[in-house]
Amino acid sequence: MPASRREHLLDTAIDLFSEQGYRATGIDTILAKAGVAKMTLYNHFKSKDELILAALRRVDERTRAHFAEEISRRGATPEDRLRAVFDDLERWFADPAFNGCLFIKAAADYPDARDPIHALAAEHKRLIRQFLEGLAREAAARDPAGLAQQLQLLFDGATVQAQVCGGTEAALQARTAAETLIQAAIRPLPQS
Amino acid sequence: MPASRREHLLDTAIDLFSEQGYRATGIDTILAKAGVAKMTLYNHFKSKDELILAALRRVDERTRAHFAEEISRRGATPEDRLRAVFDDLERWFADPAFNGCLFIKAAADYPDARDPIHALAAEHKRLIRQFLEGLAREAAARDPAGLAQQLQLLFDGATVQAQVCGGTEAALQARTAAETLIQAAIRPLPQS
DNA sequence: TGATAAATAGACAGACCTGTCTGTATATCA
DNA sequence: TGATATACAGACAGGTCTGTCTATTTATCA
Repeated sequence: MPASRREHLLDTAIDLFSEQGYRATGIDTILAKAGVAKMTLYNHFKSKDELILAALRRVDERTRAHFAEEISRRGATPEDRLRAVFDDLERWFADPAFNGCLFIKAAADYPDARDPIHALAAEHKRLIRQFLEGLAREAAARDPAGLAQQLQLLFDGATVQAQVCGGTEAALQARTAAETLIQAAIRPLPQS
Repeated sequence: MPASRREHLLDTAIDLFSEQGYRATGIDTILAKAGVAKMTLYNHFKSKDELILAALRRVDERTRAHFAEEISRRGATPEDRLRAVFDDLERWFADPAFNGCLFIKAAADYPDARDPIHALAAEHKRLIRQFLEGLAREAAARDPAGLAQQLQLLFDGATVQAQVCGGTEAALQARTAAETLIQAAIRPLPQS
């Protein structure tokens, strides 16, 4: 029934890693939930770490595709597209399956920066920042890289706060703060 | 030689939890580094979870005391005290022992919000926000609670970004963005 | 149909983990 | 000195984890 055992394993793993964490999720738990034999997993992936890496690559691709599509669909002007980044946040936090950012948690579970898992998490954040920088440049921000990083601070901060404290209020404040930062970065300098 | 075995155990545990994570750090590792017998640990703490809770309480108290002292020492005006919150960030990130926020990582390692460890992490974030709200109120912000949360988004976002991507640039952008948000929250409304 | 590939269940080794127990040594204080 | 509390080293039980292996069954496709 599953399109491919490999993809089904990845989706199951993503769910469990998100819910319980990487180290806390045993191989056997993934196998039981997916209804797949152990050797099938080890035929598709060399090790648990390779499974984690493949799962994260999948989430990275999905996330960036979703970003690109949703944002270009919603925002009429480049400025609106920057704002649109924060419009999905509240719905995301309200989703019962929300459990924080998989990449932030990966970097926490594998703290050594040389670990391929940690490195992949860092690369994902870099790609998102790059995407924001493109939007900021189109919107004629004075310092596109700076605005992109500032907005990412709000984005990640909100994600963390929703995960730690629960609730969705962080999304609203992030949206409000983003508006302020965008205005300040695009409009003519206030006093000079 | 150590003042008290209990405190020495806590300090050692904090170092290792910060470096490797909670689940990834075994009791035996803590004991070996602290040079303490296993029964001594279990005489002072009922379980590993109790040790984690005690360690987090210690860090919570230290952090809030440091905040209160450093900020009131540095900032002349209430507005300066809000800024001062972000002045320490860069030094913190540059510290070789920096490994992200212990509370964010605790909430990630113990994702169930009913878990006492997760609950303690959430409470810590709440207390920090409360502290910021007090400063924002003294600074005559229009919406002290809102500004406090916005600044916390920057703070946590920067902490996460420094942990995941390394480097200290997040501190600078957080400082810059904080300035913009403070200005916008305190000065008269720009257009009305 | 028959041959080849893929998936199954489940046992297993070896490592690691938490928490308990024992018996001995050391420190504190009357 | 003697009595009491604390710390010690280290073995141990019972559990979990990853990854390997085997032997059997199910798909696939010519």
